[in-house]
Amino acid sequence: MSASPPRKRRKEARPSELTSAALALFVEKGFAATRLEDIASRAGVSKGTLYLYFESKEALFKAVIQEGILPVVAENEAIAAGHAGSSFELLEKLLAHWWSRIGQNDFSGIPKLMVAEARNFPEVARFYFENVIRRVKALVGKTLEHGMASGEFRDLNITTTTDVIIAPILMLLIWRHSMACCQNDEVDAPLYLQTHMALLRQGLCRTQV
Amino acid sequence: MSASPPRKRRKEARPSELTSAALALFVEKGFAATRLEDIASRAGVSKGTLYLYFESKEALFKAVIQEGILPVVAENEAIAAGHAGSSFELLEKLLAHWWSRIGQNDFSGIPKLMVAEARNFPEVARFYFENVIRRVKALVGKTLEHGMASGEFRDLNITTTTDVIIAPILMLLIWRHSMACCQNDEVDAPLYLQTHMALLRQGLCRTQV
Amino acid sequence: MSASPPRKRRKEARPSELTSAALALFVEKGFAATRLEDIASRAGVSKGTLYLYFESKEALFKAVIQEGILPVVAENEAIAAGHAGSSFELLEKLLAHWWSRIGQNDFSGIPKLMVAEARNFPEVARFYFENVIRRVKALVGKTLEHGMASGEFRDLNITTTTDVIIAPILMLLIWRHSMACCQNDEVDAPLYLQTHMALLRQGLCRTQV
Amino acid sequence: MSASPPRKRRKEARPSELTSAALALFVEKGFAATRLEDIASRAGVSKGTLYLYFESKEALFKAVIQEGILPVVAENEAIAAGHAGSSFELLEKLLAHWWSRIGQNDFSGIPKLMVAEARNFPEVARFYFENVIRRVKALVGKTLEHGMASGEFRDLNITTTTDVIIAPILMLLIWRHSMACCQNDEVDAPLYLQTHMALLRQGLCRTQV
DNA sequence: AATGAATGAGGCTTCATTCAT
DNA sequence: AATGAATGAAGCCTCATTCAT
Repeated sequence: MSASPPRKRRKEARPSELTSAALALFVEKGFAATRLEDIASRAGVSKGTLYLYFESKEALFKAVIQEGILPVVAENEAIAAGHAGSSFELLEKLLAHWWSRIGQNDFSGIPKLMVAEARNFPEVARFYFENVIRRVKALVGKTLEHGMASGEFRDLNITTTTDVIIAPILMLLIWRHSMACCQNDEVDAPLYLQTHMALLRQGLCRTQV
Repeated sequence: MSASPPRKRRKEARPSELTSAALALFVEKGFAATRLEDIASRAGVSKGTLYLYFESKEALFKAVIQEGILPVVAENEAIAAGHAGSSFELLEKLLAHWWSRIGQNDFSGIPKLMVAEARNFPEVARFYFENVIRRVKALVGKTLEHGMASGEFRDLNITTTTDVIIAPILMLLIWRHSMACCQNDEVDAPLYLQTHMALLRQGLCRTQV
Repeated sequence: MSASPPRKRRKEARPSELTSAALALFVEKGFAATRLEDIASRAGVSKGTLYLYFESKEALFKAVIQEGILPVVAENEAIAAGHAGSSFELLEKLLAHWWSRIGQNDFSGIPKLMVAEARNFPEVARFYFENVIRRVKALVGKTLEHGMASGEFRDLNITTTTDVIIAPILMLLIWRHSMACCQNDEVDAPLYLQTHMALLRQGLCRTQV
Repeated sequence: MSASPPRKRRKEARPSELTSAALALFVEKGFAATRLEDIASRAGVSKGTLYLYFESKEALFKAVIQEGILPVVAENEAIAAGHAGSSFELLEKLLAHWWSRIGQNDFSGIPKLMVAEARNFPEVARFYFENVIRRVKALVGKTLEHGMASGEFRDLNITTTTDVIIAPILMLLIWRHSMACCQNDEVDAPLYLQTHMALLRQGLCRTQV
């Protein structure tokens, strides 16, 4: 691998170097306000090079979204499938994994980006909806169902409760890539998530310790 | 009022007709992707007329945000000041008022817009933060404090709990102006808010009925 | 007319000022090699102004062709309809009118332009073919038929003879906008046309004087 | 020849494979609108390979023109030198040879190409003028002179008559590479040329049969 | 000799802004 | 107050050309 000619290695790495640079700038400025030239120079290439890998700015946007979070969704599905323990513990595991894989890096900007551009790119939005959102909701929803069936959780409206559970997590990510710059003291993410889960434990579970 | 000459009334109404048109389009497409010409034509005037009222596209953006939600914040502050009853009831009142004034109209798009553009317009973001977000948080935070003091609520981290309480409400608004178009069945907002409050009652209160 | 406000008069005149500038440059350099900026500055306006009148470079090209020669074709049809005299005299009249209206001005470049770009703009080529070429050929063809019927002309293959008659006239126009620059002594157009007609008189007519 | 190693043969053939591909595309789209990449891929090589044989797009254009028709001109000069018979018969021979060598293959596109690009490449135009056009005209001109001297032809203006004789032949070639696509029934070239010569026989000769 | 990744100048097009009417 | 024609800066994209392999 280290023996492969640099040019070749370069070429294979290019697309993700480019989507990575694009993601950072799209998240920061939005799609329309980001110049391709800035993306290129952040990736260390020239403007024209972009077009060797993506046929348009819009195609680059699609690639940014599509390559973004899919693996993490799959990983969480595997975690759920292999879980033994209480339903609430599973919720905690899923959140922890999500956070460890996304919370700390640039992918955390995707929800903000997707929210901001959904109406300008309906197909991409639909892709994201079908392949990320729907699957995450299904995961949480099944966990809730299971917990209700086992008597761990109270009687819940699955769909809506799922939405309400997910919302603060999304909002945290969005916040960190938007208004956070206005706050003097950043949101303490671990504490925020812990508080969210604490409220949920109280709110969801039939019996409290 | 009805007696005033229509021309005059028209003239005075112009700025808000323009910000209203601008708000709708900024929310839909984002700031950069919205053309002033489209704003003008939606408001029924020519492109040049915009410049009689706003000195630039950016100034129009600021006006859109600034005139947006301020009155509602003040109204909620008044509601809180005049409240007699349990703290949780106050939370419900505040939410209900918020929803009735914002949930149903174009102002509901402001959080999405602000989130999407915060980094491009830090001063506007700061204005919004100081004049809307901080005040709303203060309101909720004080309510929580009061509820803790009275023994109604458990022991809570005020700041973080406030964030977690507000997040699903913001997220609902944002969602309705972004990904909602991908869903076949829209989010049932009243049910969503009711579920949120039900979880909170369980989650916040010391004793359950 | 002279009382109309200059701005207004300007606006009405713009499209033809622009197509006129475009014609000159398209003929000189070809469509692809002509820069819109050069067209604009030749017409005394800025680059952006072009787009107030034509939605793209291609649309401008179409307009250049379409507004070009149509009136002259119609005039020649009228001349033919009102002609009384020998068929050969009619051919001379048609040629003389064509030359007086086109030979001396920029429209003379259209055949070269059309020939050069026909394959890049098949729809425009077809338009030109249907509305100019076909009608001119019909005019000449009918004149030949009439002359044959009256015994003035020999027995001729109408279609092909028509083509052969027209060809040197087209070629003269094309030449003047292409290779002519290489010649030290320009083609003497009147002499050329006169020679062409002299050969034709001999070639077409049954009896010579 | 057939024994030479294919690699070697390949190498030697490259330049003409490239000019051949270039000719076809230049004729179809014009110089500016033709991409070097398309030329390369039509010739079955990569873009970079072009630069091993031609130092620029313009150099390739020059080569296309220069290698184009020269041999045929020389052949016609030889035919004229060896001719014994009437002057009109010589004209027919020259035309027949020209047509057999050029009319059926890609070289037939050169007049269109040259006409379209003459003003963009004055040196190439001049080369073509000096080495092709002037020599062809000289050939025809001398034939006319000879025919006049022998009493076969009427009294003619040599220069202009030459131009008028050549024009329909050039125009036929040009037409086939431009507007021809608009016609449902192609021009019948042999008939066209035969008609041209028939008209000429009448037109040029002193006595008719 | 051949490749094809990379470059960057340059063109088409958009659109915020101005200004004469 | 209102218009809309005009501007020109700026962005997306193309493609001739270079060069490391």
